[in-house]
Amino acid sequence: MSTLDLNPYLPTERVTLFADVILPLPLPQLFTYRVPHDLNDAIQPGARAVVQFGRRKIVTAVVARLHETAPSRYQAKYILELLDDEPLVNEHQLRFFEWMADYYLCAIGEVMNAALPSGLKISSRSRIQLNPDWDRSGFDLLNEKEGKLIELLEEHESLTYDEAAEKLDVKNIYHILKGLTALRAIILFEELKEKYKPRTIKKVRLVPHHTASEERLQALFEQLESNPKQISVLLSYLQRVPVHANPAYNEKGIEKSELKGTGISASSLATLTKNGVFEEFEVVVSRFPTTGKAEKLKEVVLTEQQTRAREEIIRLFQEKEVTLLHGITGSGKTEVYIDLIRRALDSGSQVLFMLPEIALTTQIVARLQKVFGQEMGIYHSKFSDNERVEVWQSVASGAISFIVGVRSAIFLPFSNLGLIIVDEEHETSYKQFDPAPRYHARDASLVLARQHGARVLLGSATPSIETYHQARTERWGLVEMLQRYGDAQLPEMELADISIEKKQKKLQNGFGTALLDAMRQSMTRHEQVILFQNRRGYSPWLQCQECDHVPRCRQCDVSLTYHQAAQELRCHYCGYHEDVPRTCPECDSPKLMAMGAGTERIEDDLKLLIPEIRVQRMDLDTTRSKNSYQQIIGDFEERNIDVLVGTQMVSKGLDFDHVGLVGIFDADRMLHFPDFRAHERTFQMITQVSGRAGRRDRRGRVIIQTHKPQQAILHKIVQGDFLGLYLDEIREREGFFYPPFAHLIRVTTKCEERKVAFQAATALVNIFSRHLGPSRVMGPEAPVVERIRNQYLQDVLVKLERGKLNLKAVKEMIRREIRTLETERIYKNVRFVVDVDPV
DNA sequence: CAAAATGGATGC
DNA sequence: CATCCATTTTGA
Repeated sequence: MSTLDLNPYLPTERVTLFADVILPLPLPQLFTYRVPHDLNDAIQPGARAVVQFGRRKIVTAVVARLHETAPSRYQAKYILELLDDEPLVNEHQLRFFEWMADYYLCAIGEVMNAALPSGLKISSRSRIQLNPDWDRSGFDLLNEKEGKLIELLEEHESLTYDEAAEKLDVKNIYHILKGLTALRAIILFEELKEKYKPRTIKKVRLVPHHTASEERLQALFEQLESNPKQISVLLSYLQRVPVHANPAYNEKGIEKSELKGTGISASSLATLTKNGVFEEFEVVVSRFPTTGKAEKLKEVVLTEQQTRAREEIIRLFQEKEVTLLHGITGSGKTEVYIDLIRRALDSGSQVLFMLPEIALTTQIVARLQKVFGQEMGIYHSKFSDNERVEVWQSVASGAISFIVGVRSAIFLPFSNLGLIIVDEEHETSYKQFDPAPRYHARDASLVLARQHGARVLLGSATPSIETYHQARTERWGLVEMLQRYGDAQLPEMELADISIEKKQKKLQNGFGTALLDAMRQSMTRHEQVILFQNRRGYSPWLQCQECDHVPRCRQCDVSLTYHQAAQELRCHYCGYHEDVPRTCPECDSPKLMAMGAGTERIEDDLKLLIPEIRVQRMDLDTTRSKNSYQQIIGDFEERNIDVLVGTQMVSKGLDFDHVGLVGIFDADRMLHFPDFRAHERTFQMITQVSGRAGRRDRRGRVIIQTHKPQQAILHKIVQGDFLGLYLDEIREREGFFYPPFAHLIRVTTKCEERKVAFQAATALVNIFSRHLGPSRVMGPEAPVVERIRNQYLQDVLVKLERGKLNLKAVKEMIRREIRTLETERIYKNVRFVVDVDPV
């Protein structure tokens, strides 16, 4: 100390640092805390700090910046604890968080919440506990609710506020707690939620004393002479850990379970440990298998088309930040990806490969893993939190440079990205709906790439209109691969007009003759079939044949879907479910009929129509458990299944060798969806699922059932005329000012009272119109489902044509005006949800 | 009248 | 978002 004080180069006065931190809450601003002097040297922006927020809440914050300016209007609280010596969130990320909060009109805390795996966040929850020192004789003085709470606490060790409020059936528990705290009958405390726990294994080794020399080891044997079982433990250990060959081996020891697995006596081992012969210790291990090295690669040999694509991409990367690889299904995009990933990794930079949620468990990941093995990390929502923390850490430490992941992988702590690949870039699962930040990972990846000076490759067989537009107009690069790999031909697509059969009542449960015949033909040829219907459950609604009553959800404005297997009526919006009524709840008639068809019904009907057929369904309901998805895919691959009936799930990332036929059960439903992207979506979905038909030597067949075969869009689909679709769409969108010609910002008002939701939306329309002119503001308009979870919804859509406006200023205006409305009394129960670039 | 519910401000 | 205080409402 004193010697340091004499150093003339060190300042004699200590500086007081303040940290502006990001709190994991939807609050618009940063909060300033005071840094304890002893943390001055260690604290850095990006590190996590534990702080007290409010009177009792303890939360993990991330330091956004450090400075020496004491806040003038309040006394800053001290940071309680610093969790990281090295920044957990690097500078790229902090900037990225800020950009995202700005662009998507949300709080930076919300971005942080989405970014950090919860294992890296500590937050506290208030709990109530009985004060053990409390004298129970005071019990009689308590009122009824207070007494009841005490009794509850005598049964349960502790309760959260919510639990207590629920059990006491009161809305505001606070007064009761306040009274009881004053009497010192209860204690309120903060429970820290568990954070990341490394996985450890138990190992044993000899106490080093015994391995110091041959003699000592010999002495040990003599010492144990009279205990043959203990000797055998020792021998077993030495057999596996050749200490005599090299005493250093002892240090690493052996897994306790492995030693036990050799058939030795567990109790003898325990005794030896107790007597100081063996010692136990723990080591931290990764949750990811360290074995299973990558197959030593046969060099990936690219076809001519693939080589050309790769060369073009590399050339385009020189001048363009973004390139679109438009490659039809089966053209072999993956090989091109692999080649580019390899190059990027070899040049020392990091690579992020993004996939839509649903495709991640599939073949492409297996393929990449085969090639990259341990070099590759996977980031996926089905991973446990601990696993995600480990991926985070290995990216941060540089142990892993290549990540395959879903949209949230964009938040990993990359420091040196060279390449981002967004596969199936048109997929809507890249957009987060709820909660905020409602970001689009494809769009955000462009910003991230720019920060790192990285390149972005977007890949798709059916690019989104927006992306294709950027490429066609040469803002981005465009590389096309329009031939299928090898000799494989594109499937033969045909439209099956079912309107006539419908009129003649010849439809068999929605199956037209064409589709049924084709399926039967496939059976005789021993080819498999995929049947696509984008609607799960048995039937989307029940209807009474006497009075036309349709059971609806109490909380949402939708009919309840009939799930036969579960024997339930379910709401697909709020999760509400009830038993299937035997008779009509209105008129008591038993004639409740299942209307429309979901995957479950199609599966059922098929079994009746073609009795010998083996059908399996693949949708959310059949893939809930952890391995069921893989199981179904596996069964299909092994041809234990003839027909796979499914929702979108069957269209993603699967390659099967024996699918001869793909059936689109109902194309009209998709086309008539009230959304400006309905045609685009239908094209994408049908093309994607059609890509599963026909491989190798045999040309596949696709049958699209429709009531209106004359629709132009259907012909584009049949001809695979993506350019035609693009040109049609782009004309339409230019005319009506839709993306890519305009930016959309949708504000949804939510309120229990329909009228208030409408009023609030109307107010927004008026205000926005005043700022932007009425032509840029649309609504209020009720969304397709007007009420969800008892909240009425109204949409306001702001359209901002490209180029002419200062987007940032407009967004600021929107933020400000919403804030103003939120503070108005009449709108106190209204929630305003902003969605920038809604999909 | 006290207890309970509601409203609204505030957090550093 | 959670908390907490002020205020109004409720009800025995």
